[in-house]
Amino acid sequence: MGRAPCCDKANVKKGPWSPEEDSKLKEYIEKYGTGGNWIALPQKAGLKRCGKSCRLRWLNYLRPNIKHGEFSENEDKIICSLFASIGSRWSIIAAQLPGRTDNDIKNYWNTKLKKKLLGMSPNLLHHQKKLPSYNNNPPPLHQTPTSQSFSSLFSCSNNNYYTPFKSSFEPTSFLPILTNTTSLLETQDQTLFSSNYLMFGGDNQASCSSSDGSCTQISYGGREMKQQGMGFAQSYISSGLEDHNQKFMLGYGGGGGGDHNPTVCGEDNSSGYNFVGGDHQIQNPVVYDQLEDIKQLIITNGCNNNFLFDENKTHQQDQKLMYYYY
DNA sequence: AAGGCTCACAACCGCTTTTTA
DNA sequence: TTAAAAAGCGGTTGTGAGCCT
Repeated sequence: MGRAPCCDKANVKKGPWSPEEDSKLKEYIEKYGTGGNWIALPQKAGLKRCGKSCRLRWLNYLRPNIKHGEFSENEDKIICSLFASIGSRWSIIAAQLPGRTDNDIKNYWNTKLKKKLLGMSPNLLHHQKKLPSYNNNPPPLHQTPTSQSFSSLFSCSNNNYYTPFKSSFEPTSFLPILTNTTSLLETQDQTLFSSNYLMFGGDNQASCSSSDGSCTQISYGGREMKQQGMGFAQSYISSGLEDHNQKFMLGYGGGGGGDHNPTVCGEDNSSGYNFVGGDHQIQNPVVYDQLEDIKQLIITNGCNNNFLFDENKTHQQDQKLMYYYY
């Protein structure tokens, strides 16, 4: 047996909303709110509409501060970047664009933006709808994509935080690949180290820092980067830029002096490779629930300067995640 | 002027997720 | 704990406006 219909389909009006209906709905909600029950609302408001229809009309059109009209260049970039990394999760994308609705963005993407970009970056349209779930079977390393510069993706803000998704870089997906740095180190795989990835270090594991304080990698630019990894650390303990507010900081790999215990980052003198973040001494399996949390972190905060991190929910010491850009 | 076509966008449909009793 | 209801979400469709022939 199927679900009972939410309303009497035969007696509800469908199709475009009239100005009278709009004002009825608007007035009612402004006066009484939704009461947390859209199904009952139309009757109370004197509308012959389905509750779902009312909800949609309110959310997409009538509620205050809805932006209509042209999308700005900056909005375009944000949409493209987020679409590239998370796919068609319109509500999440909309959350990054104040005043825009998911429906609005979806329509804009389908009618204009997609076409605009088609000629520019075919890969963008080949994104995966959802992140692949590799669980404990990450793809073999030889599948690692080739290097691609991150420099256009990340820009440095005034307060030494990096802000991803600001430029025209269009990664096609986040792909979680490895769960601990040890296996990464053991591979000594030049391809991997010279590729693009995001890595999340554990507590007090600075990523991309150098213990000699040179810290040139955080100021981005001015030096040649042999490697394009990006790392996050909850506190930036080894660079003299400790962040007591526990903001997540993003740094650039390819450090100066090479770092040491417990974080492997910067330039590793023994291997000659550069890498970022993580703890090579501790092997813990990733709790894969965290993948969603990290994804959410990126999605939610990807366009902000400060990477706020809900420690209780999203972070446990010694658990590391790596995302691979390709 | 009329018909056909394309495009943009509002709205709907149905599935999934969350909430509630 | 569970099932039903409600809300959320994304894909799809319907419709009107504008353009072209």
